[in-house]
Amino acid sequence: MEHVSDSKSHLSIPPSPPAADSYQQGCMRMTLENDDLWKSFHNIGTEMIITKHGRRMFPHCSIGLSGLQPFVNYVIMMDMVPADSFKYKWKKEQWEVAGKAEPQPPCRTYMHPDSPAPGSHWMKQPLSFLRMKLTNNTLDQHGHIILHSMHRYYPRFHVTQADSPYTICWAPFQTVSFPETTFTAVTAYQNPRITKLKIDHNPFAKGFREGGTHSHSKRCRSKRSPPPKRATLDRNTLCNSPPSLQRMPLTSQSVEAERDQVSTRQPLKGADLSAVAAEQDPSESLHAEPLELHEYDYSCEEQMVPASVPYQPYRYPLHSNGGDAAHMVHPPSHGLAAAEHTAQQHGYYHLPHHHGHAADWSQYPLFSYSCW
DNA sequence: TCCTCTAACACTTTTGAATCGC
DNA sequence: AGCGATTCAAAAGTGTTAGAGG
Repeated sequence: MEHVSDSKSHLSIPPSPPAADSYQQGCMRMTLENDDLWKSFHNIGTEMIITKHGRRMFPHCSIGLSGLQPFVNYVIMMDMVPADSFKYKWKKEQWEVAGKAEPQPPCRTYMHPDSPAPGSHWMKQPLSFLRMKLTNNTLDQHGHIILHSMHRYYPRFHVTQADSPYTICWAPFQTVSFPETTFTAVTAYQNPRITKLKIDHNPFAKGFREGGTHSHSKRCRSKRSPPPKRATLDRNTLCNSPPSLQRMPLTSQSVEAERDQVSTRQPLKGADLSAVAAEQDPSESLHAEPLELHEYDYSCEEQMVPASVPYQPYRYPLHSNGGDAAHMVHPPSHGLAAAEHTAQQHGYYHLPHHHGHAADWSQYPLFSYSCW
């Protein structure tokens, strides 16, 4: 197993080992397309509505890819990862820790409906995960991502070379996430600033803003029959979960991390909320993410892209380490430990924690429950 | 009493079948 | 016949909020 150096003793990122697989010589780059919008929400404390029947995300995840091999097929996937091990509550205009997180619901992975497709397709235009829905219904049959209300999550994106969903389990993959996409799952908005921001940016909400709410106080609450099901099939539900993805072997997710581009990363700005929150108690601020982030070990490679730095497209090469259990980079938080904070100030963004316990992996597998 | 969740509501946007013209 | 553009009705999606329930 290729370990990443300890975060406190080696803040600089080690030089890249040579690529193990010749077919992965290119440098894949992933960017968050609507990162300005995400940052706007992130500065307040993003909330995502989850409903029994599934709710789309807003802002939705849209990523740009480059550096893929044009004629090689890739599968792009996305899943949700707990940002910490706490449950929250909204009290007195701010989020507070309300205890330990509830046991994780079934972990589901959403595969982009275009998958598999050649690299040229993915690089042609940004990938939108607009159709993905979030639900709090643990018995959901529609393949929506299941989350717990009042818990914090962030999306992860997985890129793997595969000619079909059935061969994913044998391919190495790259995992990327963006700190500014961390959100709190809620069944009703708590922070009015979030509501305002959503109304300002989400066209679907205009109806309420422009007069629709006036009649709410007098609305009739008689039961209405559910609307008839649309005849057309949602593309998301057309893709069934291949059996091979129900649980993937550890070795299939083995890739070697690359930590180049150090010189391109920029130090965190002094006004960055994360830096402020780093010294606060988790209960005092939404952005003060607890340090228990590293409790989760996904046994895959993950790259976190800085939220608060002026956005440099994060860039790293794809290459395999030959099938050994992989390391990962755990999500940085707004409540980063001092060492991590220092590292960020020096321009090194992500710092690895290394646990590698199989139990951790089984607790939160990447593809334990795949529906798309 | 407090907190969380659900469902109904009015409106806008999106979708896709049907139609038309070239 | 085939293709692209346009039209339009229906479906989908949105935040709000009263009420239910724990």
